[in-house]
Amino acid sequence: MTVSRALRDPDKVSVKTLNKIMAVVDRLGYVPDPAASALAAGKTNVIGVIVPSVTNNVFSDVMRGIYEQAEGSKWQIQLGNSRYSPIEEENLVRTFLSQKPAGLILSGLDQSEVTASLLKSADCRILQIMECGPDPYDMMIGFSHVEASMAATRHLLEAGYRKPGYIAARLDPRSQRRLQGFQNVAEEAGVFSASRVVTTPRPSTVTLGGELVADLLSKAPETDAILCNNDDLALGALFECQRRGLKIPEEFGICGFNDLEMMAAANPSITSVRTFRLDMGREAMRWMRNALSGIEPEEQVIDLSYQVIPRQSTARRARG
Amino acid sequence: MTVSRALRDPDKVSVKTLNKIMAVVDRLGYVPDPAASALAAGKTNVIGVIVPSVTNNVFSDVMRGIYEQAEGSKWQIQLGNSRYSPIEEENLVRTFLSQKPAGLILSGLDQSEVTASLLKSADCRILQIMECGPDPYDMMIGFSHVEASMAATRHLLEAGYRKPGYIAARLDPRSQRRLQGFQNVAEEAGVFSASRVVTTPRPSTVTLGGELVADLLSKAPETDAILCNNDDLALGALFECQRRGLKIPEEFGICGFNDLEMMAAANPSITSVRTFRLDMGREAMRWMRNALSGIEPEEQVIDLSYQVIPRQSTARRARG
DNA sequence: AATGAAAATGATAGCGCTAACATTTGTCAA
DNA sequence: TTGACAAATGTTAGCGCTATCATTTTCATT
Repeated sequence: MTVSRALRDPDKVSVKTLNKIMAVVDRLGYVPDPAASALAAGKTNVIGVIVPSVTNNVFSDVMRGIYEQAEGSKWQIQLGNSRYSPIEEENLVRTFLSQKPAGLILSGLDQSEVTASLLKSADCRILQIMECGPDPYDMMIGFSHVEASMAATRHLLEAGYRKPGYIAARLDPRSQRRLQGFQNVAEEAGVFSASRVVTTPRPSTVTLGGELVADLLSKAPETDAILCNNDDLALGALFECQRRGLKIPEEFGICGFNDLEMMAAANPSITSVRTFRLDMGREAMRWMRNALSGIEPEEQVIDLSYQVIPRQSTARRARG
Repeated sequence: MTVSRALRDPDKVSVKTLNKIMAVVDRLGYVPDPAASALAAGKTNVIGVIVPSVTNNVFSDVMRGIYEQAEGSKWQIQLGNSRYSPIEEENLVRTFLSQKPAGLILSGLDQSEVTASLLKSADCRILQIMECGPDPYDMMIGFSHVEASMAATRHLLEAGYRKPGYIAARLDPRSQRRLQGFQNVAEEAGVFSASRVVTTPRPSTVTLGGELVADLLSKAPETDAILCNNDDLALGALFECQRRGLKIPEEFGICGFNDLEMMAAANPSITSVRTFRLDMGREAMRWMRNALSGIEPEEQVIDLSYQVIPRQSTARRARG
């Protein structure tokens, strides 16, 4: 019993015995069995993380932040990939909950009803990431996708573009909200046209960005700028415009979303909406750790906001 | 006991009892406790996966393949991020082994001595991915990085380039072997010059690709082509060359490594060495599953090879 | 030195499964 | 119908920890 205490909470054991115990632990190479611990304690050190994609740069940045803050702590990350499917998400939540995790981190606001009820009755902390919205299960950290794309659209209008279009692939709930933000601002400015919105259920790639722009320009040749649902599409759009000899930013403006590192390196550099993905992962894990140590936050929702980064690709009116 | 059997191995139970059991399981929403199972059985359904990076596209493709093949099976993936550090890898191996995993998938050939001895005495299947080499601990699937970069270098020479350079960031062991492959072929052809090799310990980014090319061209202005250690660098190199007004492929050839999807979409499209990352992940997990079901492979090492994909960026001599 | 309270340590039971073996039931040939 | 054997089911013990409570030690205070 004293050994168990020494290993889990050294302060509860006298220095003398602690040293003795540690010496023996080292000599024997003893490592506690987490399964036995989990069984006896009825809980684990596992924090489940469910993301819709492991390949998407956005989520890998978030994961990096999470892993960074988990490293060295007693918390173990268990990663699940829901592949944008609410049903797979539901299964993962079920599997994770059966492991009696200390916490669960999952993406977005749009869980299935069953998932929602599982989460509500779950005996662990729940943290939603990627998005801000009302009614968190417990904790929530992210930003408003609607507002972010509204800001980007306003930027296009301020730069002097008057026939803006929107391209998007795989419309997950967050993408839909971004499209909504675009539509909100464009409609209010009286420059919205449904024929300048091109979407596809296919997963987004750079190549697809080119194809969507080609599609858009054949349907609505008047288009003078596009807001892209993400940076891969924006890069593909840039290449396609270059192949067509379209002058960027004079004849055509391009704005991405997320501000991946390559946006600044491109030629011309590409305007994008910066999102704080690494911070989101870091803060999420830090928050979870605190909550699990009894340090409660003041707010239930943290909004990390976003930042439009204007670059050459939309500098129609004099700008770097 | 019969319930336990029914849930783990339904064939061992009569159809009648099985139905009765399942009905009750459904009604009660019973879910077995994996911790208790692990403790009693002395083993788990966990397959540990250790990768050096969760952000790098290469590894995320591999992970996608692994998750894809794990999905729906009884095997649980537990992901660890060693961040290119042999010490963190060692810690992760220790942590994973304490969980009595069924298998362990890890990257490369270059484990620390301690890690190696842990693995050798481990009571689980070991699968090395990313690279082929001699002396697998158990199973191994990947390709030869030396040969792949040798082929790429030969391609540059065949395209007519005579002053090839090499740029690389963060020289992990695989990158070093790629550089070695470049050097092998370049030296044999009598076109190697150490001044045309530029490396940095910083992690690779698109921006860095541009900086490395700038660096290279200031040190060795005669350089007429580069082999890039990966595609991010190649893309950055392309942008930087465009900014300098260098004609690609006529004045300067660019070849990447891995053939990320964006290489084909770029303008001009960028030559690269295709590696079969998704397949590697899939086959790794499939192989592991088979091995754990007693189906042993014929070989201990599977070489997935590679493929040079010539594109516009190196088409100095008439080519697409 | 005696006292009491806090700190440290120890004894006991049990978490929910499964391995191993024991027993019961079913099946088929003689 | 019986016996022999296989299939199905049941019994028992224990995996390695931790919660809980009991006991012992420590130490400041009188």
